[in-house]
Amino acid sequence: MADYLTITELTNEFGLTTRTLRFYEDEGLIKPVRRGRQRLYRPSDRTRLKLILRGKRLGLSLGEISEVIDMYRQPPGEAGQLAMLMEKIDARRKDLRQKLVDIEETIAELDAVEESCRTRLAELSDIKS
Amino acid sequence: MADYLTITELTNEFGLTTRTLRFYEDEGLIKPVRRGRQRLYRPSDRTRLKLILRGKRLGLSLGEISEVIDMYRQPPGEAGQLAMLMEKIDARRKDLRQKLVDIEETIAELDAVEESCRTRLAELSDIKS
DNA sequence: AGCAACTATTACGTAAAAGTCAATAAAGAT
DNA sequence: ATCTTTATTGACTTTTACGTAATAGTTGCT
Repeated sequence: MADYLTITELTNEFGLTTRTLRFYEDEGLIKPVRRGRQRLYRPSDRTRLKLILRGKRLGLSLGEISEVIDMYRQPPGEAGQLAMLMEKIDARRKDLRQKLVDIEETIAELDAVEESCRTRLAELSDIKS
Repeated sequence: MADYLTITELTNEFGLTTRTLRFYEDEGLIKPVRRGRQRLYRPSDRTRLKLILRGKRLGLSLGEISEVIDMYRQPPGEAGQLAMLMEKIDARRKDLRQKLVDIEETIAELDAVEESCRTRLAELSDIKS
């Protein structure tokens, strides 16, 4: 039946510690169910964890991450709330687009550096021969 | 002559505090010249600062940022060093590519959420009319 | 039943990246 | 020459995101 995961199964899968998972729970980012005092992680918890880790890779703070995840819930029924949500989405998207630009620039620069490394290497082997 | 910038000019331009600039200096990320005890930032310092801030936007630590900036210097003359540098470049590029993927996924999800917001809004105005 | 291995809770510690505050010192304005 | 900004140094504080015990309860295995 229930495909629950224990805390260590999850830590092994994603290479983090139990402390980290409990910390995320304290911060309200993830809410596993309990069997007695033991934590059991559902597939949906695992999915949330993936979102958290993706956010971390992007350099978001845990606060920002939970904001983003919050956006994924059922959209609110009231027009004002909807407008606010859409503004948040927009802001977050803007931030991400900036990151895209930053990354592309950086990769281009790294490509250039690599190129000059190759040139340098070629010079070295020329000298040797 | 010399188009030096004072520390406050720089903080105003980039929206940070003097404390931050001095901290970056302590960490060896930037090295303004001195006139007496006063700091004077050259255009090249300003450029470095831009690189630092771009790195921050990407969620890199100051340590990682100085590693990246280090890569931009004249490539070393020795083959072994060159190989090491190229490996570092490769690793950093891999990291950046992962971030690209992460960002694109996230943007797509946000687009979807926005779409459902619009749908919801349309429903609301239908009801009102 | 007994022991190892896993888990939970609580509390204190730490590293990174600054913020805040106080005490000078120097430079420009009047 | 004095007054007022502006800058420097140094020390202490804060926030985020965990790490590290210490202690205790629980489960699985034999």
